[in-house]
Amino acid sequence: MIAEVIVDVAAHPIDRPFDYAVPEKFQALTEPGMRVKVPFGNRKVLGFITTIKDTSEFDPKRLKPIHELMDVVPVLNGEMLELAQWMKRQTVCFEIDALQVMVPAALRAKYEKRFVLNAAIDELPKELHPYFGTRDFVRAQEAEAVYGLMKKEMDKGTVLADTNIQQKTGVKKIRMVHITDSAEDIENISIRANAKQQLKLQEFFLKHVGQSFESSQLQKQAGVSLPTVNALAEKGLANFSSMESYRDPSLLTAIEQKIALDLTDEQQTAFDAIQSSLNTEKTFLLHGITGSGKTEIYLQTIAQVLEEGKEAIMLVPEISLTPQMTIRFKERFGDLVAVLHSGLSAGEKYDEWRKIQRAEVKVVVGARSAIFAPFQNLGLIILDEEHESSYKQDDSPRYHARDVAIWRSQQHQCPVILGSATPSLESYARAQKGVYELLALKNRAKNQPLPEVHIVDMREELRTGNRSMFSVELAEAIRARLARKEQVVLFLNKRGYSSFVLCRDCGTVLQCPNCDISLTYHRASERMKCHYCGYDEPVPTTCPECESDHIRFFGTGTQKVEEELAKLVPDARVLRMDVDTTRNKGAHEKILSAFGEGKADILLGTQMIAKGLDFPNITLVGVLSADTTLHLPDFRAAEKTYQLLTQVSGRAGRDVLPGEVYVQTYTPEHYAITLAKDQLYEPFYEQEMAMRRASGYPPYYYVVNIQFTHEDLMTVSGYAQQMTEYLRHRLSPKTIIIGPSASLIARVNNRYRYQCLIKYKNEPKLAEVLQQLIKIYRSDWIKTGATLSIDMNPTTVM
DNA sequence: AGCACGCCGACT
DNA sequence: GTCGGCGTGCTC
Repeated sequence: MIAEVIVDVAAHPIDRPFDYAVPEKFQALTEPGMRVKVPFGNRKVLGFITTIKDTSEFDPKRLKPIHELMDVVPVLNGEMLELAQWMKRQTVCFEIDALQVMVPAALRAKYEKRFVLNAAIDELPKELHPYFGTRDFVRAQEAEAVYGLMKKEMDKGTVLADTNIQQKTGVKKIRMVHITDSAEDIENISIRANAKQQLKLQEFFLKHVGQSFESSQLQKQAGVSLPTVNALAEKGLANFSSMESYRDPSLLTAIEQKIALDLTDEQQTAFDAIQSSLNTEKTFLLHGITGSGKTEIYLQTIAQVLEEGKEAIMLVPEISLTPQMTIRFKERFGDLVAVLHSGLSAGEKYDEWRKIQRAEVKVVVGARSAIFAPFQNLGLIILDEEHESSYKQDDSPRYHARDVAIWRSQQHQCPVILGSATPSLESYARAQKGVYELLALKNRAKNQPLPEVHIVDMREELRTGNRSMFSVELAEAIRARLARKEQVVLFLNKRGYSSFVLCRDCGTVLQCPNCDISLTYHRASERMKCHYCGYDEPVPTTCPECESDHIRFFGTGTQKVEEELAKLVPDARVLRMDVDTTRNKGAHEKILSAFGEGKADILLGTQMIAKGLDFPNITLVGVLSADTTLHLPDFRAAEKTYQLLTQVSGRAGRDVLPGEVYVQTYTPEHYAITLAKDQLYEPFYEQEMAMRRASGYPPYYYVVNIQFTHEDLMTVSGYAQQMTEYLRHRLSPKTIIIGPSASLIARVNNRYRYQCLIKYKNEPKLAEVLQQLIKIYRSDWIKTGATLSIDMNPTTVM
């Protein structure tokens, strides 16, 4: 028996199956999808079995045996193994990366180098003795001080180097205590009269003869501690066992079950359309304006799918995976829901994943990677806010959850629902072409009017001498709300919203020494950090350039707004929500719930408040500067701006009170702004499509972004030039190749970055040419220390 | 990627 | 004379 194994080494020449002999003792159990420990070269690595076969092309005499089987049940099923190969082709990633991303982090290997004793300890020099102590190995990390001595011993053969492969987290086991069923034994046991605790426990045992308890419960109920329990167990009154258990991440108290709401006519129509296609691989684009009740359609469709005995995956952007959202699903589906979010520990995530694998839950709500939920009988996949760029992973494997969803829907013959108030142009174009079925919700569920949106021309403000960040109109509106005891949300649409330090004398902004980017001030640690390479240094007291002490911390943008706001409306209670105030776990939720409970009048924040804010008392939303995203050097800048404005506007007037929105901008005539005003999606779509057609971007063209890095500027520019030339020669003349040019952030971690962009409509040879490019990279450039990264269908090209 | 094998400079 | 630098070649 031979197993094909994809080993856990992410490198080009290794990115293919390696054959291993399956030892006799493993043969009964071995299946594709299991993890194995295998010898690879002179070390041991983890791998995934992808295929079982009888013969190998490889010289049978040189086949090595599988060292160890890590699973008794496969962690990946056939569908996932096939999906990994598809992802490899689709995203140009290593197969091992695709496999790893499907499995919870707890199941990925942790490699730990060790020195293992291979002789009697007294054969070693005295200095090394304490390192081994009672064990016959020492972690390399703990023995850094004696590397030289260790090396000598290794040469002698008295110490061996070894790599220990560990699982990060395993199944949580709880200790069970089983009380003997002989009351007689319990009574007759002799306990010293002064062993009060044991006597107490003896009494408890008598009341619960023959019963079993979780150890912790028993201790609590009997009011004793573990040694007492052990003492009686030793006397033969109880025995122990261990039981598998799940960690309990839920901090939620009992959730009241709720029933479905009545659907509006519009919702009903959409629901019916989906329902009649429940067993087909159809993709629906549910285009519903903000507040139109998309979630209720999701919930009821899921209920339908469950009724048919199938399972559902619901994807949401991480940032909207709030307790409010979770509660809504738990209210409807109770224990049938597993929630996967970034707040869970690796162990908790692993437990949720096992519930899915064992089909103990039927619905998964989670961010991007939840698309790999190992359901066997999938009946529905939903991507809420389908336009969100977080659905695309920004490192290898660079997959888009939407593409994986559609692939899985074909495997399972089930529908996909893409929901959004502001669909991505790609999706809407596909709906227009009939590839997806378009379902529209044009009215708000509670029939509230859309908020009235005012666009404020900040150039006018400047002309009339108002240099503050608040226009006269917005300031007025804020005061009016405060007077009426209504709530205000202020949105600072600012990129690089993190804080920096600037010298007011010479204008120096503190830069990272390794990257071409400014350092960010971290309040918690009182240090300056680089978000790209992790470099950090203390906050300076004088300017490193001119030694002036007028060096000043320049707030997050939001902090500056907060200061101005304090002057404008001194009595207002302001909550600020940005990277600084939400750094701690749960801070996000705390701020939101405080605001929801009316503990503040104004909520001031960045991107993160654009979503999921659903409070009835918000009647005013102010966008302080709509321009910042608009002028980013990216083909999606207008689309992002439109989406953001629509999203924020949707926060106002969601209940009975009508809402009002002020959008401040220096470019009030831009279509992304004027059309977002009345949520005129289709005109925006038309206009933006025309732009994309003219400039040759998606959805008219497909894009591939290729990035080159090297520590030397001249080398990388030459390298990028050569590679781009190669592409120009090999791809069709109709394909547009832009660059190479320096990336927007031209240096990260002391490596210079260049990129080129391929824009094509039809390029059948693309995969082949890219493989060829990788070959050239491998033969000519890899040894110089250059890197190559390929991003198929990037969400941004900056 | 990691690790061993293999051929040329500064040290016990 | 050896320890050790990192070039290149392989991993079932």
